[in-house]
Amino acid sequence: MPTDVFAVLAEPARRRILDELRVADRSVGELVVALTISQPTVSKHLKVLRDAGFVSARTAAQQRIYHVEPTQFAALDEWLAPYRRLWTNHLDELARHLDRMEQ
Amino acid sequence: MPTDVFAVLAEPARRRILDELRVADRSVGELVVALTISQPTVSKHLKVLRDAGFVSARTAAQQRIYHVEPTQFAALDEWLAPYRRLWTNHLDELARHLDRMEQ
DNA sequence: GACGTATATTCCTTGACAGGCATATGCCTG
DNA sequence: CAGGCATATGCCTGTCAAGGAATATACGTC
Repeated sequence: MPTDVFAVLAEPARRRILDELRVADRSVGELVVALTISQPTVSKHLKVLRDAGFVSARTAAQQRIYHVEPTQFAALDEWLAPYRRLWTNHLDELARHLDRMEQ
Repeated sequence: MPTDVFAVLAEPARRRILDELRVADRSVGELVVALTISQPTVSKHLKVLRDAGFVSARTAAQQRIYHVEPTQFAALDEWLAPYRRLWTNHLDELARHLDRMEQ
């Protein structure tokens, strides 16, 4: 996890790329068409996403087909996990609260 | 959700603040001590977190006690949801793969 | 091997944002 | 109401990253 996961996702264009790739693998050209962003800009964002481990690419002739790499999303999920308790598992929250009170 | 959730979390100092507040509510001064960041900087980050709905504060004499507000974390979780399938499927595939190898 | 397509990279400019410092505001105590 | 503490805000500057335009690289085709 060299690059900051959140910094990478902070860019809206990159999230749009991920949303697109989540549905299906895409070539750079397809992303350019789908997102109406210039090709160099898309390539640069893809580089950032690649370096951060969010996507990877396979070569098919002149094209590069990108696909989502789940690992970094799992990392984000892990970061979120301790906060998840705050809004989902109210019983856990209550239990911890009672634990504190018992001491 | 006026401000971008990811942009807010992109700042490491803000995540440290949230990690601190997740454990327990804290006054600004306590955060300054705990994180070794200047008071104005902490206050500015808290303002960003407040405006984005990540935290809120109650007034206690001269102090302001901050606490985590779960809503935005839930929003983040919702964003993550469709991607979650990606890596749970991935784990399933890995499991099947290992099953095959065992035979 | 020249050419066309697909993608990556470089250079440059511009805008946003973080941090330091100084200062303002709010609140309590004597 | 003066003075001190806790927090917020304003100003300034440096940094960094995004986007546009031009160009480089890789690959296939004729």
